[in-house]
Amino acid sequence: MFPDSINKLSKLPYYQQLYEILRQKIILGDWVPGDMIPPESVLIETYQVSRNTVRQVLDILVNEGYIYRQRGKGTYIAHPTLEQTTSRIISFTEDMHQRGFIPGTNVLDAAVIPTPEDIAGQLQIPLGEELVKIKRLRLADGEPMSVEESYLVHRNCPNILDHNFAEEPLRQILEKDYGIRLVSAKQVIKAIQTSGNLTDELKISKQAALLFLERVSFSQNGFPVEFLRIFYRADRYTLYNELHD
Amino acid sequence: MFPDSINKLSKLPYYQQLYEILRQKIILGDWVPGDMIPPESVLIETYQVSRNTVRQVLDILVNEGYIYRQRGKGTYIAHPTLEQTTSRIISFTEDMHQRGFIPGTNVLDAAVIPTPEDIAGQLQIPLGEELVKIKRLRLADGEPMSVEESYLVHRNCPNILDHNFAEEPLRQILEKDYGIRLVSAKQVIKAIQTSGNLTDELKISKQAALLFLERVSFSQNGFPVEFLRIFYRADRYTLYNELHD
DNA sequence: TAGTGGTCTAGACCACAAA
DNA sequence: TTGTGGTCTAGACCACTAA
Repeated sequence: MFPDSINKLSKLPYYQQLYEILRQKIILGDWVPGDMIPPESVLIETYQVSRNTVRQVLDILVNEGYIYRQRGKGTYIAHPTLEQTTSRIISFTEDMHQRGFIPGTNVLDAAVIPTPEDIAGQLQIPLGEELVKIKRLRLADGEPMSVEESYLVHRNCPNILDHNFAEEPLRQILEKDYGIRLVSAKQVIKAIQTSGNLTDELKISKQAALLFLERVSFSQNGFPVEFLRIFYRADRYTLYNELHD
Repeated sequence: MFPDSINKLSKLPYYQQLYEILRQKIILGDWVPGDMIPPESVLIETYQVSRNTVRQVLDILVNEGYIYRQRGKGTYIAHPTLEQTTSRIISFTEDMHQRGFIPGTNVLDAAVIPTPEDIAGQLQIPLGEELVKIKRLRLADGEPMSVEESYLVHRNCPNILDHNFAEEPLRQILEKDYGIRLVSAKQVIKAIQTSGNLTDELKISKQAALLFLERVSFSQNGFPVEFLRIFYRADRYTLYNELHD
């Protein structure tokens, strides 16, 4: 299991250890949205650190939207908001659940290809390099929602084509079999017209508008790992966003 | 001018006062990107507060992307990144400058209208209420970039139609004449097909795709103030976004 | 070696919510 | 009145950078 106390001999700062401890409790469902977490005084006792250190950790969790504080009352687990959907990396499955759909996947294509020029630059690899291309049709309540094209550097994930991409989430495969975690990403959002070849897959008209997204995802080591193109049906999919001053 | 010291008798916490002081120096260009700001020890001396208080302020500014720290070296003014464009409220003018265009504006319409049903809900006002509608064509390097429709509650800004919306930024008018600051917003991003009536204004074909955005902006008091629709030419405008785990 | 930011402590007083 | 989070202080030691 996950450690539940702070190792004072570790090189890791206390606050980072405590952060991981509390974060795991939230992620693993030990605490659920609406729950009050132990007051600062108890956390101080439990983990044998000062109030400033506890507050440093809680500040981070508040900033990340995991918890919220109410003066005089306590600190609570936050309810996931739509805001997080646009700034956190989430899977298609998770996204659809948040939107109240039942997700589904059909694999349209899975093959090894030579790197196209436009993708080579995005993934910072030479043109000769082999890529794995995985093309999937995504369904929501059984109806087409989007087409996704994933491109992975073959060298990073040999034999990945042995997996069934309709059943097993790609991120889970990368993490379990290759030790690669996708921790950050950059993406561009555009509106485009269908170029014709997706009309059948998405069940849309020849001229329909699509919400189009290109994303480069980076591993925990900071290297680009995946290039992703998503074509969303504009009549079914919208993005949501919160802004501040 | 803006106060440059902390009022220890004020009800405002020190850290909020110091935050405003430093933020103004950045915004007004007193410090420019790449500049090193005074070390914590100097800020402590200058403003007569403890190190924790100084660091509390710097933490906020780091979080908001205004500054970055380098251990052993110093704290520096950050260069604005594209990331801020999608999570901060910025004006069209500012946006175009960041993208390397020269902005321009033509006013297409400015009038008082009764509230349409769909907007009444967004602005949380009754159907009978009067709205000010301002429709503007936005240009980048002289070519059409987008059409914006702003809707304001007339009661909040009487006589606003006397202004020249091609010359004076709307946000500046609201702040100077009516004391209204737009501090947060929620928006939805979609892809749509032109409905025909914008083809002339945007110089696009009858079936072109548009990036479409609907935004509700809130004042410092938390009330919805403006409803905004923007129709971007999809061939000229894209959104950029960074994600994390 | 001197100066910077990074982490941590122990203690204080305040403001707010609920009993 | 009690317990919660909000703000603040003074001091300490460490890790990194540059001279």
